[in-house]
Amino acid sequence: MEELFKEKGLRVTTFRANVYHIFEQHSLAISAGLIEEELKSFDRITLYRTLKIFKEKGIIHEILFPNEEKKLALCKEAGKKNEDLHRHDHIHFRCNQCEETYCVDLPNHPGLDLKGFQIDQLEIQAVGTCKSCL
Amino acid sequence: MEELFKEKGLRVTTFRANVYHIFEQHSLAISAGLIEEELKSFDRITLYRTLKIFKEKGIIHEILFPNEEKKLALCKEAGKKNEDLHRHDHIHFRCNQCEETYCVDLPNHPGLDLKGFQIDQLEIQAVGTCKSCL
DNA sequence: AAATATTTTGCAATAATGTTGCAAAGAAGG
DNA sequence: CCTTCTTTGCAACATTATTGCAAAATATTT
Repeated sequence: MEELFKEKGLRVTTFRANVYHIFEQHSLAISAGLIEEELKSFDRITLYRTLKIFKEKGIIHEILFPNEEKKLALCKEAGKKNEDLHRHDHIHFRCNQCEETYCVDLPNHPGLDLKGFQIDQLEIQAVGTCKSCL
Repeated sequence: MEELFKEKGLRVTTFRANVYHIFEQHSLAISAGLIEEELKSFDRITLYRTLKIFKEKGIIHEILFPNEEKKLALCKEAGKKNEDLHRHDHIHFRCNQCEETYCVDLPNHPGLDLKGFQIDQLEIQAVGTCKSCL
């Protein structure tokens, strides 16, 4: 984690380490509210700023589903240099039952050809029932 | 439009007609802020309530891209009865140049098979450069 | 290990976005 | 036109997020 932060030009502070640690402890995507709950003491402004910087540096990414709370998850690609940080080789899956949000790896990421449009990135989101709930 | 509203159990009011009309005048997805600008006089609370009801009734849908303003667009399928309102046969495309958001019809909507997950709906979002900007 | 340069934090203030309760106004149907 | 039920507009409030600035913490150099 220290390496990752330094690589991104970020100082290694207790606050950031705490926030990062919370992400590591969750395999599923989490909301800002959950992070607030898990931080013993925190300043809300600093938290938002930390999350914003993490997003900008490609350490975490946002996951948005219509009418759902915004979720955040670690970018697994964050550590790899010289790579398009915004290319996700996974899709986002939201379970209707347990209401959890997953990042699911997709080995054969489908391409798409839209006439007249040049596609740089594809974001695929699926809604349904997850493994555990089936 | 009157038929559509009645079909959804909504009363036909001037306010709702005005809002609906703004959507009709825009071929691209629009933000709540733009609607506020185009309504001569309006009550913000009523607008949010109207948008919420339109969403619930499947008249409009939300389009979310990470770190971007929330956009709204008419559901073309809204008038058709006995159909899954949430099935979109189009993808959402955001142009990096003009920053506009498109709903693009996709004749051959790709399927996806995730082991262990049951997928009910797929939302596909693409980012790149649009027809006009190419 | 101390001094310096720079970044980050925490606080105050502010903004944008969205919700709830309630009385008055408006629409629909007889 | 009268009754019923929905919708609107207002006030208040909740959530989410941003900016400026001084103090604190970190990294770097000596």
